[in-house]
Amino acid sequence: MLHSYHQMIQKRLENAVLEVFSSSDFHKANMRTVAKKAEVSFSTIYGKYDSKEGLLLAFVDHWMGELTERMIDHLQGIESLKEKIRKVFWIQLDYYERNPEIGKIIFMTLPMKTWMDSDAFKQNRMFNLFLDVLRQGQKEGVLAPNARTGVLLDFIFGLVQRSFIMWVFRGQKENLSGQANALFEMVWRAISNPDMKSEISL
Amino acid sequence: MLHSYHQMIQKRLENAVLEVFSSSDFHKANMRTVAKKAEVSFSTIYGKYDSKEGLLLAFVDHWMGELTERMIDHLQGIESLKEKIRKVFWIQLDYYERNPEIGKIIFMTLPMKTWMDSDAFKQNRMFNLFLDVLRQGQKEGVLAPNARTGVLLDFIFGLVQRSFIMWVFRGQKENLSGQANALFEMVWRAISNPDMKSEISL
Amino acid sequence: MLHSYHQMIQKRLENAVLEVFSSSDFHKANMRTVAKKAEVSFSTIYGKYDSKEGLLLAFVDHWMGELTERMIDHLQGIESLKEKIRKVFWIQLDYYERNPEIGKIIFMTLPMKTWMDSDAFKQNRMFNLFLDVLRQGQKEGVLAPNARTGVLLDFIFGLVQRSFIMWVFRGQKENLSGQANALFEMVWRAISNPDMKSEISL
Amino acid sequence: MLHSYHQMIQKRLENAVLEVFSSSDFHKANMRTVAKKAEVSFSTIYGKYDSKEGLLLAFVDHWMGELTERMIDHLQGIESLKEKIRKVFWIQLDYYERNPEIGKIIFMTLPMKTWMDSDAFKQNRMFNLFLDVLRQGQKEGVLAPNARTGVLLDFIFGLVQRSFIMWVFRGQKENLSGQANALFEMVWRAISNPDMKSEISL
DNA sequence: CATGAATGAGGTTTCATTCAT
DNA sequence: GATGAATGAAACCTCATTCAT
Repeated sequence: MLHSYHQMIQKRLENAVLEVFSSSDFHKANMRTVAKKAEVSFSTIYGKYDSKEGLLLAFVDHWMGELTERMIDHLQGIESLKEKIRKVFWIQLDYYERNPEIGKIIFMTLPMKTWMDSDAFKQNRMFNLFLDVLRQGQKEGVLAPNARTGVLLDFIFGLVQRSFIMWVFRGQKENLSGQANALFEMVWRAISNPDMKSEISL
Repeated sequence: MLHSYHQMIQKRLENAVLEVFSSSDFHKANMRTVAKKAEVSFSTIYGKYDSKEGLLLAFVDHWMGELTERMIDHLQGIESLKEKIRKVFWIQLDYYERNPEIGKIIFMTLPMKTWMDSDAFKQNRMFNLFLDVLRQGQKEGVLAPNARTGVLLDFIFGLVQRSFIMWVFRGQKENLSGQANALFEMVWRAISNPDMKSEISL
Repeated sequence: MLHSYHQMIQKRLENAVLEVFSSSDFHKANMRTVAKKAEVSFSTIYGKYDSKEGLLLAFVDHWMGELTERMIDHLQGIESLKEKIRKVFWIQLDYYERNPEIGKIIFMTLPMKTWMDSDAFKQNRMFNLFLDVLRQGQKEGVLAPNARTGVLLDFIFGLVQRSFIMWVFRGQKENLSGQANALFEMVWRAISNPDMKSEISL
Repeated sequence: MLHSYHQMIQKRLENAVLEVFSSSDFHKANMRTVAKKAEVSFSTIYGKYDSKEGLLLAFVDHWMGELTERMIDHLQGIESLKEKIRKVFWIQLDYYERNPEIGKIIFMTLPMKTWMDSDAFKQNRMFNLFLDVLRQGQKEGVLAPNARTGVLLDFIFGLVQRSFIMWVFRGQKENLSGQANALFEMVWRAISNPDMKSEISL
């Protein structure tokens, strides 16, 4: 309540950022347009954020946090590792399908280098959370034990990103999260421990 | 011979573009710096290319062509579909490892939206070439027959991109193409027809 | 007071324009130099004015307005038509002598064609003001009644321009407005009604 | 004959210069257009002339020479000083009326400062020729003896320039040289020795 | 803080002029 | 020399960012 005014501005800014940065490449996105759409003045923006980059990165960080929360929430009560991973996979496709602007920003317009250099990227809770799951799977022998854990993650995230981008490229017509299961089964074949095939298929 | 001067300019420009665009995000890359590094005048660049974007996209197109040539060349004389795909996988990791600037540009600094909107992207020979290989594999029953062919491609290219980016993130220390085989075996498990497992492993 | 900052910029710009455009031909005058001398940023100039031409024309218009004000002011309370015209003649020589940069700009560096095409030229209050005086003189029979009124004006303005230019050419050493009377007496002989000579000389 | 090729190029260049520089202010006139219209290459132009300015000044000098020749020619056999001056006045209006492009260039688009700084301007034969006539008139007592001779010249040339410019401004509709006599009679009243009025009118 | 003007940087364009062929 | 590309300078334009009010 106390911060309602502040929060309203944040909300308006978020919408403006979503709209502007998802529809143009970063260098074509225009701060004046952001300010206008958010009905906020320059000094308000520059009072809270360093720069155009800072503004976008802050929201990206926020959205990643949101997605992580959702992931943690959904993983509760799932025991099977396979199901956990399936869930993680589905959650992402579902999130980006319902928030295509966020997907476009994260996978298509964010200036990568700056993002990778930022602490937000390095301390990405989602990756660490997920790495833990994968590591556990390797320890249990369910996942390919010889691969560097990061590789397993690369399989999953690489496919999520690529799937999203191509979905956009094809015009966002199909149901993206609906493909999650089929895609996941492929991923699972890739990352699961081949020597335990029989067990897993049980 | 006839075009030696022109070619020299192209070469110098290419090097400058590689250097400048691989080390900064697109919006931070500076055309004046490109001109200076290439020892080419500003107007020469704008005489040949529309814009900053046009310059970068033209070279990206050129590099993709180069990679495609290399791919076609290497696929000659390989019969086994599995070996073909293994090769395609390896060729890419090898190319980007030996030309990390190109990888950085393609996977990290290129303004995606504009690229995807360009004809160059839509008519990407490499993708079409590879889609043909995959389609053939599906017809022969070696690859998962029910998946949309594009999905198989997404699987492979998603992993290439992600592997490259993470390799850069980790400091480009390891041998990237050296991981090709291990990665490929996982990919293969993912995309090959599960019902033909035994045959394939022969 | 309210606009002090804006006015200060205008003043600094005016001085820079005077200095730069009076000392080089238009095509050699440099906008960067103008900006630097005015201690105003480049974009501020282009925010206020269309172009190099627009900048110069705006100030020319301003100066012409200033000269016109001065003329109107000085004509107050003079009854004799001859004295009015003498005054108009003197005012101009005096103004350009005291503002030689303005004279140089108007008579020597202004791109004529563009100026003549501009509304400012067509609606030049000074000419219209003066044409009225001359018309009245013709009606009263004091001035040559058969000549197109514009011709009388051409005598005066032609001589003012030519006198100024030659004064500059000779090094601006003599006293220009001091010649006003002698010059005017010639002009007067040219434009006054020859049939009324005796009366006029009274 | 020997120089026929050279002369043809000169002629084509002259026409191109006339067309291009009379229809735009100097800074808008385009060397590429000049070269194209003259069907001449850049190096041909720059082989013969320093620069854009040099090119224009050379032709201006040429045209002034032409006008001077014509003037000398026409003055032959005229004894009366009044008639000489009338002729000089008429010749100019006639020349510029028949060559309005030249008039526009000389009076409207030539960068004045550079022209005045050039030797061509300082050694202008036409002015010197005419100054001699005027000086003689003063010696004979026919022209106002107290005025600096230059002033008489300024009177005449000022009016020629102003008349031409205004003629252009009004759309070049009337007959310019046809006004020469009326204008001259006014000029004559201005510059002739008032004390000798009766004699002169004889 | 809000507002909108000013700033500075750098993208883009247009030449005059020079240079390689 | 002719030609057309390359050069360099400077006009012009569009922002991100800062600053005066």
